[in-house]
Amino acid sequence: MISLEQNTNPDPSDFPSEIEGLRMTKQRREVLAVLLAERDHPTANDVFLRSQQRMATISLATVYNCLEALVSHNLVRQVNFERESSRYCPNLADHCHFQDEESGKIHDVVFKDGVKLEDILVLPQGTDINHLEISLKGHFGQSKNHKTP
Amino acid sequence: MISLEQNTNPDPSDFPSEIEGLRMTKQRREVLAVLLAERDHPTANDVFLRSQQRMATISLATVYNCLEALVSHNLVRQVNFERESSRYCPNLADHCHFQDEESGKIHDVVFKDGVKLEDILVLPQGTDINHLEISLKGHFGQSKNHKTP
DNA sequence: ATTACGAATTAGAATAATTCTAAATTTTGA
DNA sequence: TCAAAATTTAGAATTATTCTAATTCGTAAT
Repeated sequence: MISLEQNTNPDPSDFPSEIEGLRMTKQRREVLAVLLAERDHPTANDVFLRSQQRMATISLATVYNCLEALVSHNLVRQVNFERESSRYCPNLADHCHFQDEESGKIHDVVFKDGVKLEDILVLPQGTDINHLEISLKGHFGQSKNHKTP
Repeated sequence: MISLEQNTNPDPSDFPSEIEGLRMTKQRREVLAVLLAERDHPTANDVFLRSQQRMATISLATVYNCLEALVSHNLVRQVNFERESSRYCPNLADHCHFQDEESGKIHDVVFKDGVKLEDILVLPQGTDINHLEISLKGHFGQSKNHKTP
């Protein structure tokens, strides 16, 4: 299987014709490539503007359609902060998001090793979680081992 | 200090004239009373409809204004699920939210005793969290000790 | 190749939650 | 009591997203 890694600046035409049961059209390839190219968290409109640079004819509606297709096939995650417009993230590893209030930039935050949600929340037994979103806001600290791309 | 507890069905006129530095106008009292009266998580429009029953002249714009005033003075919390319309919650205790996908209803979920966020996330040192939102979705289980109001 | 079919794309209109504006009203405090 | 400030109000404006209907594309069968 092709690796959908970030910061790889992939050539969209290298993607296979189908991923996770989703037919990879020209536009979907382009949108996915845009998301993989940078590890920021662009809005649909940001993605549209970037996609346009390589594919002048793509429309905003198509970008919305592609994003929704990619999200529903678990190739991309949708990220929400309060009522701000949705952002998109190709990092599929278990993580959550921190928004630095100074810059507005969003950073991926991972859980410490071995932490599971059921370990920290009081949920009635039998509860089945399909979807989880953790959004943090505040001031970002600087640390030697945290990479700011 | 007056106790702003839920399910108390308070008489809005019992609220003091100022809470947490916020002048309690007639409309703000009404909106706060609506939120305290039930432990569901109404949208702005729900709050508007309920407020109207006791105060026929209140406007939707005012409800939005009041909610924003109450939220910014930490008398009420704003709750977001993806891009759905915001909901409001008068429970100020540390907790997060679970939406049952069958009913759409939102339930408060608390952390297990002694769990702190810094304990479970890998954050660069010096990071200062001002705001945290955890939203879960899935199927609600039934448990003997979980109260469904 | 050509054709036919379903899927995807497109432009633009529609929607809906929220915010804004400006006028009217209420409250405060001198 | 009066002026200034704050709040409320109705309705217009905004904006992210979704919808609609027409067109185009891709594929696979003839």
